[in-house]
Amino acid sequence: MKSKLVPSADLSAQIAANIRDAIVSGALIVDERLPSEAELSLKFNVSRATVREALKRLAAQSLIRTQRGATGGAFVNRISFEAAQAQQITTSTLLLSMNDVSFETACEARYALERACAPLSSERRKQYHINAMRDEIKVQGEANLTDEEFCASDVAFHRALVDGAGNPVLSYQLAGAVEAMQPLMNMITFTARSRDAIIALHISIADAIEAGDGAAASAGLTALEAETQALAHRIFAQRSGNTAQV
Amino acid sequence: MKSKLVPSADLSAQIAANIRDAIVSGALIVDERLPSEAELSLKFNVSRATVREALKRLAAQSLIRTQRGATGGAFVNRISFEAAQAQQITTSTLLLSMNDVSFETACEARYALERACAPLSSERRKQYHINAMRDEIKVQGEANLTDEEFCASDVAFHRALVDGAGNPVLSYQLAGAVEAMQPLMNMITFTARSRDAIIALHISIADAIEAGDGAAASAGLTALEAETQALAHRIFAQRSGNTAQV
DNA sequence: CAAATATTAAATGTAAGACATATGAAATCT
DNA sequence: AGATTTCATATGTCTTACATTTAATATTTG
Repeated sequence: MKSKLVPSADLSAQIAANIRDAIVSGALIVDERLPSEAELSLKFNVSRATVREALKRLAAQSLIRTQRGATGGAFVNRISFEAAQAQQITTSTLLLSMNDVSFETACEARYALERACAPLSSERRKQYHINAMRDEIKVQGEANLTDEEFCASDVAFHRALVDGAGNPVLSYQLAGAVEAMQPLMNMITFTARSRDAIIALHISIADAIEAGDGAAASAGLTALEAETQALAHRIFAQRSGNTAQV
Repeated sequence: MKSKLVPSADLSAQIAANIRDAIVSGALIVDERLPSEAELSLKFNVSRATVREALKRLAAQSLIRTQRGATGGAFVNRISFEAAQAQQITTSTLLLSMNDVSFETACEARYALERACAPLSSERRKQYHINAMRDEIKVQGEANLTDEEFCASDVAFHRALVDGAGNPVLSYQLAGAVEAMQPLMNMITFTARSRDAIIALHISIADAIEAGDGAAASAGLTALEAETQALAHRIFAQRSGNTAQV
């Protein structure tokens, strides 16, 4: 058989690409077993070490899983929303931190996407989504909460909102945007007053979602975005002021 | 130094996780050089082959790049939006196809996300975004266009719309949703009449974006979603009817 | 002296072989 | 029939060796 490969890259990368194409194109289907490492090394005419490096690349993308033992081998993996989401979050997080994406840009994207969920969530949310939102609001009001804990609760609140839309694809997409913001959010100091403002908006949003009023929920999110942006703006201006006036 | 690792997984996976954490936490910064493979194998007390498998895992996620030669080695990679997007598209595509996500669900997510971009795009789009949309509309009207070409042009139209928002984070997030839909869209047969309906809506959307009317653009997208869903519904009902009445 | 050339050292890329370990299936023994 | 042992097969890991790339250094040469 001796599959052909595109040159100008490491052999292991070429082999990985070759197998990846087979998976994406559907030539290899979920749970199908790949040839053993020994067979692959014959097929591609490379050493077993090289084949293994290729397989590890694919495993890193959750495209395959491996099992040891007599009936073991590499199997095409059914990518789960959880696994995809986890990868998406690391990628998005690094993307923001490494490319100096401004707080403003990330925040805008996040709230734009959330507003996309608001009407659907208003329509379909279950009671437990409402409960989750209310619970987080309660947490956010606790006095001795650190900024990080406040942020974590904020994320949980928004995830409940997004999950309320009952669309796994939306939840998956949003997870990246929401979670990736967290490191940026953690740079913010939340005063008691700004927390109160955010909590008040959370309440109005939860109320709107519970009442099935998508437009009001969207408006609440817009107000929350404005509040967050203003808060970040004040803090960053203050900090750059401090360092500038040396 | 001899870093500690979490057990119950392959050594190469543990080592990859260890280095990945260092990158995500910021302990390793962009363009920083990792220790050589030989040094890593000493540090983690494993063979060079195992270290290499770990590094290939990281390379598959674009977290590092490697260079050969005297001053070569593995370097922390600045993840680009392009690279992240490409990965996201493969992942999203497989996610949809492997988990039997319904056309309905995927379509709903896609249009919800696009509506999130519409107001921003109406406000900020440059002339070349408008031009790109108009060009694609023209393409879509060509008589001897295959269904696949029509779909590809449709994707290009919507990408121009999304890019018009001028927010790279949004563009990145949306790319996954829009591109991943394409295999599903390709299952649809577009009659001349359905194409005309879609084109008419595209025109109204482009007009709204050009006029800076975000609400109208959103409405146009909603109408387009309804049109697409109805079209898919008719076709899938027809097909399942054909196969059911055996 | 300066520029072209050759050497060298350090790193990754690849190969080959060996052994360790896990695991299901078959053979064997109660 | 059921428990136990053996065995074959596959991945996981280590070792050693060599190929290749690349930049820096040393050497030669005009």
